[in-house]
Amino acid sequence: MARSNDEIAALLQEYADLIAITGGEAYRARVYEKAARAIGGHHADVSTLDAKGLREIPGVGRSIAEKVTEYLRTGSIAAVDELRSRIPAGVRRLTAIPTLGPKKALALYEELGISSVEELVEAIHAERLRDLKGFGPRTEENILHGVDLLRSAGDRVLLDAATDLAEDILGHLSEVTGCRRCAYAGSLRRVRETIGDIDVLAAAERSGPLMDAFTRLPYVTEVIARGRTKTSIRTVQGLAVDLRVVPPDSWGAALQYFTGSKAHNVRTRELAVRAGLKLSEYGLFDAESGERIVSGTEEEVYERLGLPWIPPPLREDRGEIEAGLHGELPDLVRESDLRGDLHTHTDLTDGLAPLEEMVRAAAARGYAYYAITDHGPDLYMQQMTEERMLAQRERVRELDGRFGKGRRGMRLLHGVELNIGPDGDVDWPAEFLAGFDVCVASVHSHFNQSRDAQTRRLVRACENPHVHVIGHPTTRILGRRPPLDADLDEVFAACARTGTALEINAHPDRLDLRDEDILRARRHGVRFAVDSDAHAVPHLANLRYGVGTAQRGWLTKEDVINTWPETRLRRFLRKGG
DNA sequence: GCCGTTTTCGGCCCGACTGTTTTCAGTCG
Repeated sequence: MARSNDEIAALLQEYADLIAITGGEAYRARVYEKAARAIGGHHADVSTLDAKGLREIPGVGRSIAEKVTEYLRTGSIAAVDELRSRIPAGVRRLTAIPTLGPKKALALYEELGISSVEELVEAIHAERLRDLKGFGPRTEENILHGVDLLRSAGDRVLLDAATDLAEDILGHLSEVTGCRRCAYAGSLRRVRETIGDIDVLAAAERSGPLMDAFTRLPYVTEVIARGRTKTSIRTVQGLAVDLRVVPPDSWGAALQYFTGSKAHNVRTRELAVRAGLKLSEYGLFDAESGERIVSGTEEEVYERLGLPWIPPPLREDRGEIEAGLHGELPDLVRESDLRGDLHTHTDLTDGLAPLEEMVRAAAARGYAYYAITDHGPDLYMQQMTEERMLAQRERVRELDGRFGKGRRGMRLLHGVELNIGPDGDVDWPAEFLAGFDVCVASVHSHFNQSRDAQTRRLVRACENPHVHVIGHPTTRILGRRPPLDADLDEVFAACARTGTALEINAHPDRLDLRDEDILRARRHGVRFAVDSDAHAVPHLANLRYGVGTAQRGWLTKEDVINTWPETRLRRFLRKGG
């Protein structure tokens, strides 16, 4: 399960939201928010820290340390419970709707008694918001649009939450006597960007002990169904998890079947039928005699269908069957291929950890190189200046090669995350930009420009000779913000023409570019950078989700610039110059 | 509520944008 850091961070964030909704001091809310982020991003598990250790976390003082201790001791925080009792949980849910913040949520609750998204939608349709001060027709429109966005993510959860949960479940199940193998399958194994429910598969002669252990997991709130081969539960976060137990000799066929996708399985079963075979979760059978031919491993199943083993991220019926039949499956990029991270932050801007801590953690991940890319001055809130940037550069040069393995240690690149303005301009003039080893440039505002303007803006950023990587290219945030409306093919063409890489931002609520866009960009001959955009030490590990997304986009090592040796990377960063 | 070679009190990321107003509140990054 998630570290206690994540549970506490969620609780403190909830407290901050409740303070804001109940009209508490804005500063108090902000302090709790900051502490939530700091604890969520802290490298050490807070359950192992004493009071002194807790207070060493920036933003955590006496009061918050006490609340953390209280939670670790009792499982709850009285102050949070007190505020919860005053405001229905649904009111806080309202603030998840983009453009609807704490003030509006409270007004809706106090004036109209609205405490759920459903009631809100109903009230808008009944035109009950019209008489409310501060609510006009555009507000109604924006709220309805926000609700649509929220619902487009549906009941699905982000990849990291689902992965954490699934790995915890596997940890528990693998210790059950008689469990021969277990793994997660389904969309999680295919690394889809959001997960509707988790499919866990286990192999055992007897299913009882596994089903027992499964239903007794600490976060189970409901056992939806329980049978001999399949049991379904719901967790505290509302996620449904299915456990299927199969005989060990059916493992491969079952794993293939439950990994999907449905479309991929339809294609594989068609192949089977054409070969006079029948494919099911129990194995590959001779259609006539009913005799089982293979079922032990996925490799055997695919092989008898005339296919190489197909990596799960490709199993979407997007041409992987044809590619497999012709021996043209890509040799997908792997996490171990990555030699470094090209987009990361420190506490000089909005990151949580100091430079040295981030560098040390990066070195521990075995990187050959690592770029520090704090925000430029155009994001006003970051308070960046040339002086501060140059001071950081000096420090970066001092730390260069001091950590990591190899004769030269881990090489540090001093970079920046520039802001792409409405016209495609970036923060600093060319002379100053020339001093950076790497410039990532990203859009952070003006999301509603026309399609033409948005396209021009991104193309101009690509044409800037100092911009090497376009960060989170569509700026979408899953369930919160739609992708920019731009002619992506034109942007991709500009990237290919100018030698600008596109980022695959690995943050689980971004995953931007997304898989379909990667497939399109690849056809233009674009290069990619898979980056964590880490704002804290634990975020560095998010790279795995970026790699999964890159795999879903059929990328190989060759396509991803941060798998390249440093000299080749540096050549790319000269951008044809 | 946190934090400090500007401070143990008085600050606290600060500006843009939107929609509602008629001078501003709320939300966002």
